[in-house]
Amino acid sequence: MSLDAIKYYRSFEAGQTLIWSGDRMEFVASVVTGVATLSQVMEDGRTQTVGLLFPSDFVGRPGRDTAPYNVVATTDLLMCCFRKKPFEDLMAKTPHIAQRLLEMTLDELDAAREWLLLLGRKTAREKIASLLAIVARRDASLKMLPAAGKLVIDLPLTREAMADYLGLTLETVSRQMSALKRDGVIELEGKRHVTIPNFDRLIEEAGDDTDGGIPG
Amino acid sequence: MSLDAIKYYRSFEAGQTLIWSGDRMEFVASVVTGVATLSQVMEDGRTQTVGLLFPSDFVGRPGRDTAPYNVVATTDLLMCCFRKKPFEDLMAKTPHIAQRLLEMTLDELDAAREWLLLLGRKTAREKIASLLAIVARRDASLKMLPAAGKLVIDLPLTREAMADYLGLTLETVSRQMSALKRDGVIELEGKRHVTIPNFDRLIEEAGDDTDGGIPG
DNA sequence: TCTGCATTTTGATCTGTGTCAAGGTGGGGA
DNA sequence: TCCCCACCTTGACACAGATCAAAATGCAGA
Repeated sequence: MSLDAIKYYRSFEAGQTLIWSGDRMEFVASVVTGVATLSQVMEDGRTQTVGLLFPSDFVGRPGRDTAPYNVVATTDLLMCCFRKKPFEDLMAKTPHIAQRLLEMTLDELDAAREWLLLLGRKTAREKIASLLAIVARRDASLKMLPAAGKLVIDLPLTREAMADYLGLTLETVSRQMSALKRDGVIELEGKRHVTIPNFDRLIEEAGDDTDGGIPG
Repeated sequence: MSLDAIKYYRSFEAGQTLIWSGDRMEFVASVVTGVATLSQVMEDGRTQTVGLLFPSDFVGRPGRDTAPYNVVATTDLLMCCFRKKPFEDLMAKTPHIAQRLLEMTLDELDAAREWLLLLGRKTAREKIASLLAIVARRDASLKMLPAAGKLVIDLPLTREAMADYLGLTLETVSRQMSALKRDGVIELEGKRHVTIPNFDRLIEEAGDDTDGGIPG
């Protein structure tokens, strides 16, 4: 038996919440197309996004059965799902899958820790530049293109979703986007379509070491 | 062959850096006694602590050989080390160890994501209360006592180390510690010895759901 | 095409935390 | 015992980003 034998697909519309924090998780899944967020909400409504899910990213945790976060589609989304029990059984019999899962989890941990630095120490402008860089890198890697020179992306997030990920307000996000446009770091057509004329310049603005930040 | 057969011990003094970011990692290790931090430093010196290591916590990553963070002893520290190669060999032969490592990594990921909420959305006062709660929980669990009612802890961190973990300045940390003392949430003897007369009150100040935050 | 509403931008002002600058405090070594 | 120095506290002021408030944009549906 292989993973292919137990998989099925589900699609969701932009804005839909796939999973509520505290829900029983019946499946694990990976993103096929589209983008989703993992987010945590405080009692008074303050919201922090704790992870972005791009195509190929994995959600769900074998061995635990209630969801720790809200999972929300920020674009139309297609997920490839596996019922949890068969997936766990398969994992127990196939060390390769467990190994791969450990590797992915370690990468997620690195990404989370990169984000700790961003939230704890970066300015609003650096935060925006960092987010644009991450989206551009993921987008380039999907298209099997190098993340360098001139890049064009469509932001998969509203200004509010960006704010929730960056620990800012949507007004500050909007102002800093305008400032980066004014300074020629980006060009905007509409609200979502972004041209990055010089990726290295964007990386400088992000305050990351010049060697390039998050791998993958 | 077992883990016991390949382990050895090393001790470090408070303030010592065990591992520099970028160093070749010759070993993986776990904390026996004392506390250490994982931290990331930007080119201009801004520092963010991305993890606290208490007794039983694990450092190092089978499969990667350069350290991604600085590891610094914040108290006198005893580590139990395993040379990386033998550890990896053992892991390949012993699925149980890999399984345990995945579990620990998932817990670390949860802790990192809890910290994202703290850094992105909590006030300075909530941040301090959250840190005190985490230290108190870990300390209680070491002593096999329930984390409730009246608790007494010795902070394993200087004000500056607290600031680096909380994304604040040391002055703000100091002011908020004084404010929590003034408001009767904590009592201070010296700079490090803290009495928490009512743990539930502290949790409220931390802004966490009343059910109690990070397990373990 | 026009309308309505969600989303975004921009402006004015406020505030929490950072920055700069003095003092305090206490524990280890002479 | 006393002094020194690292660590901490407190004060005054500055500023990045939050908050409150309007206006502009642009897309979906009539």
